[in-house]
Amino acid sequence: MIVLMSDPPRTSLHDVARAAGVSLATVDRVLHGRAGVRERTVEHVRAVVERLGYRPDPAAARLARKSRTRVVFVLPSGTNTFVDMLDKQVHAVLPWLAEQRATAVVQRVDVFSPDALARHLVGLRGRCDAVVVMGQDHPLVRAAIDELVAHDVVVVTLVSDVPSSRRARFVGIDNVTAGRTAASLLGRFVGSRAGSVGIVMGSRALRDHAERLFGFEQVMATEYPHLSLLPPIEGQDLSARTEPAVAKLLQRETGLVGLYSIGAGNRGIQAALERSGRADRIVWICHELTPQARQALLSGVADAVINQDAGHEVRSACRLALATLSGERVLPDQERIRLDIFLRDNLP
Amino acid sequence: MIVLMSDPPRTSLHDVARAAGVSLATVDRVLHGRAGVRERTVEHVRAVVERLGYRPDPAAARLARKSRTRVVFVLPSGTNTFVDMLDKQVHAVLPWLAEQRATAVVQRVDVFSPDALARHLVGLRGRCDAVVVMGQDHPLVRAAIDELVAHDVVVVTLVSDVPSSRRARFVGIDNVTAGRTAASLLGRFVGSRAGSVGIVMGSRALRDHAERLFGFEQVMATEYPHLSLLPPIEGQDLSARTEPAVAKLLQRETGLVGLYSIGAGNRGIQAALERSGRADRIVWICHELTPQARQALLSGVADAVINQDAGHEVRSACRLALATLSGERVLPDQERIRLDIFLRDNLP
DNA sequence: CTGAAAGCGCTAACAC
DNA sequence: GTGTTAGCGCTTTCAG
Repeated sequence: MIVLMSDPPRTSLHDVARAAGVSLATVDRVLHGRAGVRERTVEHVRAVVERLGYRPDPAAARLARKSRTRVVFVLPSGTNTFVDMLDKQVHAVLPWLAEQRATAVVQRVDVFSPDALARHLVGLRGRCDAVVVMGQDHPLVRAAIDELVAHDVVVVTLVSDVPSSRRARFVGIDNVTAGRTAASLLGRFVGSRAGSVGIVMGSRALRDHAERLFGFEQVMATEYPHLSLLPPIEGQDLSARTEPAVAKLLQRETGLVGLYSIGAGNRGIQAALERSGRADRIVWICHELTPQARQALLSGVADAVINQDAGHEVRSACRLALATLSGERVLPDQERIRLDIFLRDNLP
Repeated sequence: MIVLMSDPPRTSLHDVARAAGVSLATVDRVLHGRAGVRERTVEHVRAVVERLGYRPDPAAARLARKSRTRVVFVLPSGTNTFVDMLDKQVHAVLPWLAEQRATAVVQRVDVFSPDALARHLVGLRGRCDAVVVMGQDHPLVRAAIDELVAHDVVVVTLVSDVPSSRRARFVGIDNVTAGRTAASLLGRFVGSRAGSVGIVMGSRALRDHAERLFGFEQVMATEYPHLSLLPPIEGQDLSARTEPAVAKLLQRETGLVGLYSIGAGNRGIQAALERSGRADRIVWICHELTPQARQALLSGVADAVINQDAGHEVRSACRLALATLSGERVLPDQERIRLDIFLRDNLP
């Protein structure tokens, strides 16, 4: 009655070598694109690999590998709590990475300076096998990424993509969707009241912020035309700048019914909202479930938090980097980073 | 400038064997609780393992293992779309499982019949290594699970827990939180309008449904007292039963402003709502992002869908089952199944 | 009861 | 250019 699937006889390196009439080492060379094999042989082996549907066994590879693969995380410097969470998560996967014969380090570089970032990236060439970078989508950065890729380092973009570059993968949420979702929640939470809606972002130069803004404006314009959008305030993700800016906004806009915080600096926004005494009449939606955001949700100052799970992102970036390096298969479904919506009642 | 962490020198089976003054085979026997080792030796080896902080290398173990571990998924029979999705996802992990020297099969059994389920479970004894079961929390089922556990089969509960049993793990969302979240969204979406709120569930006997109901009632009572909860309708998760029941409800309750569908049978609910012509004035929240639910969301009939990702659940159940069998470490954070909130704007 | 030894499928020296 | 060979850390016969 219980029928277990019969073993599909996996084909091994050995099988490929035999079928191709060459040695293990040659197949290995071809598979890893290493030099020292005649072009004809390469093609022949490739064909056999294809025909036999050969897939390397990752466990065996891991076991046999001597050197550790080195991955470097390049994250924004500064006081951004979410970035600190990413940093922590990198340290948390270290034991797992060690088991995979890999190591990681985190380096913090100023995101708002594209050429510093680009220089840093290029400097990584030859010093590591993979780079996971959260940076600005800027021509200099793009060029730096392409340079790395040209020298066989696997590049994965994190949180904010650089789509025109030759990076192997992007790990992060769909930020246009995130903006649309924020608009949807904000619009529905505000209800039938009319009024204005403020927007605070780090900078238009940050692709993730720009995408969220785009999605947000799109939905607000079409679905909630009775709410008027105020021009976005750029606060460089710093509470020291968002706080006075929002305070001024609150003073000026007496009909403010909603506020969308696209980036960081939420501590400042929360302070301004609380001090105004109008926190409960203003629907505030922000991103990333930091300890402060959680507290704001619990106290009712924030109405919803749209989150991307730092742990999932870091683990996914590592898996993708290693898988790309070793030619393993990835389950795309498993690597899709979902956008979490947190209300007071479903805080984890 | 780049400092990569130095290799923490892993201790291997060899090290343990040498330190304990026994052979590899003996350590292996102790580690796997196999018979044929003197009690004194067992204790000694255990102590050394402890002292050296030995952790087996899963890749090496996988590689060396001859036989495949067999896992059986026991899912509800019937026409539940979400269950079909789980079933599909099991088939989707088969290649991955094969790589891990494991196989899986799905068996569908009537959930609403505890003793049929219990009998089936007990019958699995000796025929597999792990059982993943989505079933009713009923004394007979609990006893059957305990019986399996007593015979060394790893049991993982899926979607709906049987917490009083000795199952190794539960994979699923926190259903009380899910109910609370539904209430929160429903209350906020309804806004200031007063009226009544209907509830449709499969059966109070299903623990996940009961937990959702509990969470929902909790938040509705305390946060939205202007909305009156109608007594839950039990529709056995069948559209053939939910449709007439909801039609009657709509006819009777002219002041209905919200509807919470806790379980399945949503096709019937949607049909009744649409036929009534009041779909856009009633906030409808349901569970599980099936193709129909997605369509209902897009057409505006459903206002929010609370989801648990079938793929994540199946993969997590497999990882946990295998890890438990081999004594591997699991990352609890990675195995937590999150509750997804879907609105029209963040459909994946 | 316990130990020796043969692999699992791959990588990486080193030899030809 | 290409082949041989010695392991990686564990499981699993098979001998004692």
